[in-house]
Amino acid sequence: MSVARRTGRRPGGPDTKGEILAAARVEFAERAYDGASVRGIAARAGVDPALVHHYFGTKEQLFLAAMEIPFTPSEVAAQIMSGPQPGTGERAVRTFLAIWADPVKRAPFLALLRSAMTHPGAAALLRQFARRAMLARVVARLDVPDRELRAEAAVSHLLGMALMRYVVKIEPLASASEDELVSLVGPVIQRYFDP
Amino acid sequence: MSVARRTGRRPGGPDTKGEILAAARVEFAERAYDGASVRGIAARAGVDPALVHHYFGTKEQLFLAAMEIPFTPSEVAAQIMSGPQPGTGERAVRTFLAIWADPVKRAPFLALLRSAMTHPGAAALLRQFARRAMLARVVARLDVPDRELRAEAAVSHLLGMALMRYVVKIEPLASASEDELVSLVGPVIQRYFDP
DNA sequence: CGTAGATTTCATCATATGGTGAATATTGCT
DNA sequence: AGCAATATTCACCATATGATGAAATCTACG
Repeated sequence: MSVARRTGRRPGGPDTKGEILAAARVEFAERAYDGASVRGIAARAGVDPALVHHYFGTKEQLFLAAMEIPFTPSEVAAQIMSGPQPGTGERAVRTFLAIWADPVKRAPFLALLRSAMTHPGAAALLRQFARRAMLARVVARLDVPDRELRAEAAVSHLLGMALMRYVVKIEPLASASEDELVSLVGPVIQRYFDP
Repeated sequence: MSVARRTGRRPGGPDTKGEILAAARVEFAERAYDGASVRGIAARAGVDPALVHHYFGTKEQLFLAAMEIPFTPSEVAAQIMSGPQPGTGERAVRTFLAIWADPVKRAPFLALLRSAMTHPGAAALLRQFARRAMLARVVARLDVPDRELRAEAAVSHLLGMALMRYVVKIEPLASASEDELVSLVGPVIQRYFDP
């Protein structure tokens, strides 16, 4: 009959761990690693901060757990590579933008991008992801010189676009439609896939 | 005859304010706005933290003071625009990379880029700079449709390149020579300047 | 039912941060 | 020499942060 519940386990079988993870993704995506606080994440999950530590140990480990990427790179790569070669650039831009348009899928990437600026671990994750996802799977099968450099140049453009669109929010880029960007940027990036 | 000097003005006429500014640029560039502390900046400048507040008031104002860009956009724009039109892309990349190659010139931009991720004021500065420097001066005189969007797409690529090269430090992009990047990226960006 | 284990919160620590106001030493002007 | 302005530091404050250990409540299984 107490109004304010005190300590102890709470009834029902809620996936509290999952809620903490979701809250962490949002907070990390919005404020980056350093700016997000365990307290803020706990508050968003409606939970005591100590519970976060109980489940994930340290903030660092929570970050790593929250950065699980929400799709399979092989599928994405397949999607980009399927179709006529001259359309590869456009398909790459379209696929990239589609992922970033979905807030749930975008969150880990935004978090990674924001956190990479100050957190070396996040930078390492981003580096590794760029290599694995883009380079190893997409460009590896193209017969061009300087494959790696070209792949990274292409990723540079895509990441820069995400940066300007979703972080810096410069206009008209931030409000441009996906189709508009695909037809503008696609043919340009295509040059990195051509001989 | 005291070994450890206590409070009070110190002899000589050192440009302490300037040293604080320089220290601030380095710290902000390395750790971004939130990560850089007034104490850290003061320590790097060999000065008491209170002196920083004495000169600049708040951390925010210190940041603004430290972000004075170290070159004149008009000159840069002139440099990019002078020469045959088909070489505009390469000149843009070369000019951009030259600025980023100089640690002193790079510092404010790195600071801006890093801080824009979490600090809305920094994002606004970056946005405004991208507009003023690149768009208004370089692309305005080109006779292409979607001038603004094209300009921002070009800036996206350049910023993304800086991001991958100087923050994420992905290889081989981070170690590639400027010439290599100019000849690879220049012709690609050129497409944004063509009809 | 009873108890072992899992879940959840409370209270608390040590530390770092941005910021303020008073005190002290040095310069520069007259 | 004297004195006002300036430069510089010291000693604090209030607050936020990541982290820990003990206590309380609930579920599951015998």
